[in-house]
Amino acid sequence: MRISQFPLHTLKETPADAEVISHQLMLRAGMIRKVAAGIYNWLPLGLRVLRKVEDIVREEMNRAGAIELLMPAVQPSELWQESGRWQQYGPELLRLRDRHQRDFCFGPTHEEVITDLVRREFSSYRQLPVNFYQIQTKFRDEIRPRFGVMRAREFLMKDAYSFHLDQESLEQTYQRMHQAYSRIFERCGLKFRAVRADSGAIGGALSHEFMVLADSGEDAIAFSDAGEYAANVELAEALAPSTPAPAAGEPMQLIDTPEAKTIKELVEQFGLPVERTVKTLVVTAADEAGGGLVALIVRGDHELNAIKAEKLPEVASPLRFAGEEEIRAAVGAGPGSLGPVNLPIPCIVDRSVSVLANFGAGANIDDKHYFGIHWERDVPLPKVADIRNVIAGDPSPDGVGTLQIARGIEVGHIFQLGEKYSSAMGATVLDEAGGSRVVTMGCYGIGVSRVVAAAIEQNYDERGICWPSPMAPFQIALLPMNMHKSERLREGAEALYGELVAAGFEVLFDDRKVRPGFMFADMELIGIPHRLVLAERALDAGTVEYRGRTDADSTEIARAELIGFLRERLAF
RNA sequence: CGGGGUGUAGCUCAGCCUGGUAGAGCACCGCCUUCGGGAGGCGGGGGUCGUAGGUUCAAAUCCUGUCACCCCGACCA
Repeated sequence: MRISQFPLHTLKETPADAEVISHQLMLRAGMIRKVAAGIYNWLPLGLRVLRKVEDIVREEMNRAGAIELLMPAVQPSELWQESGRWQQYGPELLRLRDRHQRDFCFGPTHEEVITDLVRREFSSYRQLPVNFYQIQTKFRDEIRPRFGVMRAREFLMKDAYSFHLDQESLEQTYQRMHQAYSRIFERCGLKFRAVRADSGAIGGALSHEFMVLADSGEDAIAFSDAGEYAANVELAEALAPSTPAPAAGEPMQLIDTPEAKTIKELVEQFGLPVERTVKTLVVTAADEAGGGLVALIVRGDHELNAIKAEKLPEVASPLRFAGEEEIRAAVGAGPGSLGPVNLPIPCIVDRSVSVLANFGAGANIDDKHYFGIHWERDVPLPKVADIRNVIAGDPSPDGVGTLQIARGIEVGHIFQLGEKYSSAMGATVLDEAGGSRVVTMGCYGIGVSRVVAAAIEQNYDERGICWPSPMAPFQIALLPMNMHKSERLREGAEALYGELVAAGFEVLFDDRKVRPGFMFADMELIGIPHRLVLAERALDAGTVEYRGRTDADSTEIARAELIGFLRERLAF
C-alpha cells in the first residue's frame, strides 16, 4: 500500500478526552475517531488491525469445530420476554420500537436468538453437539463508556453458543474452547492468563476469563507462583494462615485512642502490628436474615471482597455500607471505634480473623479500643467465612505455592451455562430412548475490538504502538529518504516495493514528499513492526537498512539477501 | 444515575475574572529555501465562541435553561 493512496491521519498532539494509553495512541495513529460516547468510526488503518484479530479468531474457531453463522443485531422483545431478561436486563439493554409500536432491542448478546434458532432447527440428539459462532457488532448501553474502544457501548464481539445432550459433552466442548482461546491469544502475540471467574449475571456454573496482562487493567488476578491455580481476585479463595492460634497471654485491656480512627493511625500511634488489628465494616443485612445491620470483620491489612460478602445469606445483595448515623443508632459508637467485643449486631469474621489472638479492635465506645483480645476467652467466636480479597503472599487455595497478584484486561470469557436458557425457552431434543430432553448450553465470548486496545496497553513505548507482528496493520514500512530528489532512488524504491509485495509481504510504502523524521515518527506511532530505509548511500553499497520496531539499532542487509532475511524475521 | 469538570478553527489551548465586535501553536492551501528524527520564511483559507433565552447601547465574556463530552463511583467482551 502506498501512503499516497491510503488515508493516514496521524495526530501530533494527544486529544484531550483520551485517558488511557491505548485510547490516546489509537486516536493519534488515526485508527479510530469518536462519533458519540462509546461509539467509534474505525478508520482504514484501525480496521486492518481489527480484521487481523478477527481472522485469527475465525481460523481458530473453525479449527475447534465451531460453525459460523450471523444473527441479527436487532432482536424482537418476545424472545427476551421468554427468557425473562426483558425485565431483568435493565437500562443497559438498548430498547427500540418500530413503526408498528413493536418492541425490539439492539442485541447486547445472543443467547435468546440462538436458543430460538436451535429449538426450531434441532430435534434429535444425533444432531448434537453443535457449536455456533458469529463475529458481530453488539451494543450495551453502559452507564459510563470510557477508555475508547476498551469499554465502548458499540463493540465487535465474537460470541459462540454450544448445545449438548449432557454435561459430559458440554465439558468436552468447554475444554476445546479453552484451548482455542489460548491459541487465539498466543497467535495474537499477547501475554495472557486464563483464570477462574465468577459467572456473574449470565448464570451457569463453571467459567473462565482470559486476561491480557497489563498494569492498566481493570481486573486483578491471583495466580500461584508454583502451580496451575489462577483466578480473578473477585473469586479467589482466601485461606486462613495455617499457624495455630497462640495461647492466651496478656489480659484484654480497654485503651483510650482518641486520635486513632483508622487502622493506619492505630498502628502508627500504638505500635501494634497491622496483622493484629481488625477492621469492622457495617453493611445492610438481608431481609431473610431479619434485616437491620450486620458487621463484617477483616484483618487490618486485608480488604473486604464485596462479591463474596454478597453471597452470604446474612448479607443484603447488592452490598450496601451503612452510614454513620445508622451505625451510631445500632451500635452506639462511630465507625472508627467498632469491634467484635460487646457488639450489639450480628457479626461475621473472615477466616484470617478467626485465627488471631492478642489482637486490637474498636471497643464500640467512641475513642476507645480493646487490645489483647482472645477469641472465646474475651468474646465468643462468631460465624467465620471467606470474605476478603486474597493478597500477594497468601497460600494458593490448591495448596501449591503462594499467590501473586497481577492486573489484567478481560478479553474473553467462557461459561458453562447449563439449562438456564434452554429450559426457559423450551429447547429440547429427543434422546435415544425417544424421550424429550432439555439441551444444556455453553457460551464463549471474545471482545474483538477490545483485544486491539488491550494489545496496545501491553505493547507501546514513548514513540507509539509496538504491534505484535500478527496484529500489525502492515508488516513492513518502506521508507525512501528524499525520493523526490533522486530519480535513481525512486526507481530503486519502486523496484523494492514491487519485489516485497510479490513476495507476499504487507508493505506500507511511504511515497509522500515528507522529511525523513516525519516518516520515522509516523511509522513508529502506528507501530509497523519492521522498517526498511532506502537511501542513495545504501543504494550504492547494495544494502538496505533494517530495523525492528523495538530494536535498539538498525542493521545493513545486503539487497540480494533481503527477501530471505525478512521471510525469516517475519515468520510467525 | 449521583458527585466534579469542560464546551472558542480539524487538533492542543489562550481570551472570560474586569463586556467594546476573536487569537496562538500544530494541521490545511500556494511559493521559496531546507532534507537521516515530527524544518524555516513569506502569503492564504477556515470559527454566527455547544445551544436557546435573558440583562445591556454593546455579550465568547454576566445571568437562566438546555444539550454534549470528560473524570470519580456500581456493570461487563
